[in-house]
Amino acid sequence: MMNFRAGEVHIAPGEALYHEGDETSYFYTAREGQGVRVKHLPNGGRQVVNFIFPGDVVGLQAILEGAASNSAIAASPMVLCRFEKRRLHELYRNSPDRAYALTWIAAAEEHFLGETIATLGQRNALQRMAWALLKIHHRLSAIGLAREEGDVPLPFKQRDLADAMGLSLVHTNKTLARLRPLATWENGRLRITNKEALAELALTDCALPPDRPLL
Amino acid sequence: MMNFRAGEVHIAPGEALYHEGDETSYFYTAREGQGVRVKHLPNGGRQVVNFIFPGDVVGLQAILEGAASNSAIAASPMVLCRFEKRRLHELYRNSPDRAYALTWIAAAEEHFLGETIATLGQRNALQRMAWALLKIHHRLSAIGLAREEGDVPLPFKQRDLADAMGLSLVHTNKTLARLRPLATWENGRLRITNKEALAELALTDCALPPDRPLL
DNA sequence: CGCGGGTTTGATCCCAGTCAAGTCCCGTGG
DNA sequence: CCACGGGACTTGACTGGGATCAAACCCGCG
Repeated sequence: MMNFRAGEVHIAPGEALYHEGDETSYFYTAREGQGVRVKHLPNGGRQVVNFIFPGDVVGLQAILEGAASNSAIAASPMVLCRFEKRRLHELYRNSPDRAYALTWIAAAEEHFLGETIATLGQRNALQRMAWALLKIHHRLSAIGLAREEGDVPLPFKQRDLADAMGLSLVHTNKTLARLRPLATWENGRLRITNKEALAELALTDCALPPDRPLL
Repeated sequence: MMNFRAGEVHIAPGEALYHEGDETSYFYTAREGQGVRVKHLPNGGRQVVNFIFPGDVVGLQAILEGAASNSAIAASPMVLCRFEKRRLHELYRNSPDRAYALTWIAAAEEHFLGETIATLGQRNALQRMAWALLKIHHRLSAIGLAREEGDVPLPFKQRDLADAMGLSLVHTNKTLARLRPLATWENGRLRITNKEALAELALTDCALPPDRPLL
C-alpha cells in the first residue's frame, strides 16, 4: 500500500496547526493531545467550532481548495499525522475502502455539527453545559482516555468551553458551578458523578453514532 | 456507467422525505423545490439544521447506519433522486471521481454548518437575520433561481427561519421588520435591496483573524 | 360570514451579557 | 525568603436583548 503520510507534526499548547485564511495543502489526523477548531468574527468574536480529540480528522475542508475557514489550536501537546490533500485523488482511485472511511468520517462530523447547532439554537446555558460535558466525557471515554476513577483529561480553559457554547466566560463559570454536584472539572480533568441527572438536564437522548471504520 | 438511481421522489409542502429515527436505507439529491432538515428536542424545541436547495445531497448521514438524526420536510413541492446507500461501496470501487465528489460535497456541507455554528454562537438577532438572508439569496442566485429583478423564491414560513436561527417567532418577525429597508421577504420571494449594508450588519467577510494573541 | 394559519405589534419578564472586584496559584526575580 | 505580576478562575451588582404572553390583523377558503 502506498504511504500517504507526509510527516508527523508536533505542536505545543497554544500553538496553531494552521490559521484561518491559510492556503494549506495538508490535512491531518490527530494521534495525541487535544485542541480546538476556532472561527473568528470581524468584531472580535471567537467561536470554537468543535474540539479535536485523538482519532479525529482535521482540515478535511482543505479539499474544497482555497483558504481555511478556521484555525486549529492545540490545548495540550499534540501529535498529528499530516497528509497531502492533492494525493487524495490517488487514495480514491487506489483505496476505495479508505476513501469510503473518509466519507464516513465526514458524515459523522456533519452529524455532530448538527447536534451542536441544535444545542446552540435551542438549549439554555445549563442545558448546553450539561450536554457538552456529557458529550466530551462520552467521547473521551470511548477512545479509552478514562482512568480507573472514570475521569478524563480535559486541558481546555473555561474560555474555550464558553466560546464553544456561545456563552460569556462569566456565565460559563457560574453554570459550571451550578453543575458542580453532578460533574466536576478541575486540574484539567473532568469527572461525571451523576450521568443520569446530567442527561436529564441536557435533554439528551444520548444516541451516538456507531463505531467508525478504521482509516 | 452503472445506474445508481433508485427512483424519483415527489413530496408536497409540509410532507416529510424521512423522519427522525427512521432506519432509512436511502439518500437523496434534491432536483426541485426547497425544504428543511429539522431536529427535535425532547422538550418540544425544534431546530432547523439547514435548508435544502436544488443540488443538495440529503441524508448522507445515512451511511452512518442507524436511525436518522433529523427529519427532512418540504416547504414547496419537491422532486428528488433517490439512491441506495448500500450501493455506495460499489460507487467507491467503480467510480472514484464520483466518490471524490461526494466527499467534496460532505466537506462543503461541513464548512457551511461551521459557519452556522459561529452565527448561532456569536451573532445577535439582527446579525443572524442579515447573515441568513444574504446566505440564502447568494445560494439561490448561484443555482440560477434569481429572476430578472434579482429576487429569489423562498417558500418558508417565518417559523422556519426562527427555528433555524434559534430565535423566537416574534423576535424573528420584529427583526425582519428592522431589516425591511435592506431586504424584503413577502409572498414567498426574497429581494435584497442593499447588499453592502446587510453584509456590514452580518459581519460577513472574516478574512483574517483579528490580532488577538494566540492562546 | 366564520374560521384557521400566518404575520404583526405591544407589554412585561428574565436569562445571560457586561462591568468590576477579588481570589488562588504559579513562575520570576530581588 | 518574600514581593511581585500575570493568568485563570470566582463572585456580586447591574443592564439589556430576546423570550413570553396576549391581541390584533390579514388574508384565502369553505
